[in-house]
Amino acid sequence: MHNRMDTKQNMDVRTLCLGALMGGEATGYEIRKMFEDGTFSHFQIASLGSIYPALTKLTQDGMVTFVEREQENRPDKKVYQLTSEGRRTFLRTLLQTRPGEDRYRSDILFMLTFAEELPIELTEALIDEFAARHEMMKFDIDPDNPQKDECPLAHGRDEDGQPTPGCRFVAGLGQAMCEATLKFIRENKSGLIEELRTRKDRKA
Amino acid sequence: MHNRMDTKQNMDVRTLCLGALMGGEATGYEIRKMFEDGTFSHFQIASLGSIYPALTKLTQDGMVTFVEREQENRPDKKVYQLTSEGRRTFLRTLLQTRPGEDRYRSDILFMLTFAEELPIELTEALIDEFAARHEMMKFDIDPDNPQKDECPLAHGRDEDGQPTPGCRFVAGLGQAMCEATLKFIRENKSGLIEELRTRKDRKA
DNA sequence: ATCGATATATATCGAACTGATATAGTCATT
DNA sequence: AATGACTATATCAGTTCGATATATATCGAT
Repeated sequence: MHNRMDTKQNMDVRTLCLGALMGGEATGYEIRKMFEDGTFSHFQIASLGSIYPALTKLTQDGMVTFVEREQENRPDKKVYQLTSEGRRTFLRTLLQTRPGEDRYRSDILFMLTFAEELPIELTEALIDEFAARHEMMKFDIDPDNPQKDECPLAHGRDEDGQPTPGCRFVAGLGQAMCEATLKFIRENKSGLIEELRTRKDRKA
Repeated sequence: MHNRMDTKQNMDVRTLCLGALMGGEATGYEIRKMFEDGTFSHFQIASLGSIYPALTKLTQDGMVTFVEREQENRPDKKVYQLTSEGRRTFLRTLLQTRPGEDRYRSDILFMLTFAEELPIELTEALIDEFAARHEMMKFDIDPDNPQKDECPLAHGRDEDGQPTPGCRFVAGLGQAMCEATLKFIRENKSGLIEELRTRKDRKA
């Protein structure tokens, strides 16, 4: 866990796992869910293929420990927990790190860039799909979403079970972005479709 | 270039390069700039380390051709151009592809999630940095931005040199997202900082 | 004048990560 | 009884990133 203050790299999966465990114990499977559906889902990604090796490495380095927990009617779990060393290292990393660039990747927006070369129905479908995904995301982000209360994955809760201010802020920002996206689509979709139609007519 | 209709993968660099060349000829270096600063910068990424091998592969597959162009006071260029096969393949890919999930990655938002564990000055600095980056991005995205007229990289222009409707739509969406982000920060930053301060006082 | 930084331009490579797959059991639906 | 979905860990091939090397030129600062 060396210093990366100088680089432009994004946080590696080991650091992300430490962060995920700041909210309490969790299995590798549960950590993935935090990035897939949970607290971190709209602004960080990590797959199982990187999480499990990361947890192994972190165990070797003394950053986390685990206990194997037998379950009825379920495969055994390895429940991981931060060591005080791990906690210290994570917070030190946050203090020392120049945060990497934000990166947003969207196949749909890339494809829409070529709208003029596509059938208009496809363009419409792409925009609708984009809107649907953001509608879903807006819903998923909500920290007060009743769904989330059931699962133990939601990190960033204080003693009262309330989301911490930081989490609330980040969630609110995510929702604002989703809403802006949806608003833009409501206001501009039909205009784009019309323009594409006129252009196609002019060509023909 | 096989069918990936069934998978959830994002577009590979080869496909992105074909798309970049839809706007006309370009060198590998120029393609990277499209993803770094140019048209695609806010929603796709590709690095030189993947672009050059991709162009080599595309040449082997007959999707692109290149001419070596000598330059005065500059290293030689390899100027790539789509073949009709490449153009057809790209458009077929767009038609056949189920677009991969959008993915947004932000170290800053991840860090802000732990605001309670950080010094308040760092939290403030992170938010300011986030705002500054989005301010910059909002400016960079503008397809009518005078800066862009100089460089030949801006794809998605029709015969009149005007951005195509698709590009305009995607750019507008990007700007709307930036604006929403900035608005949210304006309206919520001081509230967060205050809340963090009160909590810290209560602990002490 | 020379130094360091930045820009143009291509190429390569180790390290990291993704997505797929394997294994294995449960549960609900068809 | 079969298919698919969920819990759970593990591994690996293929892809991509970030760093670095090489070579040349410009430009501001010392």
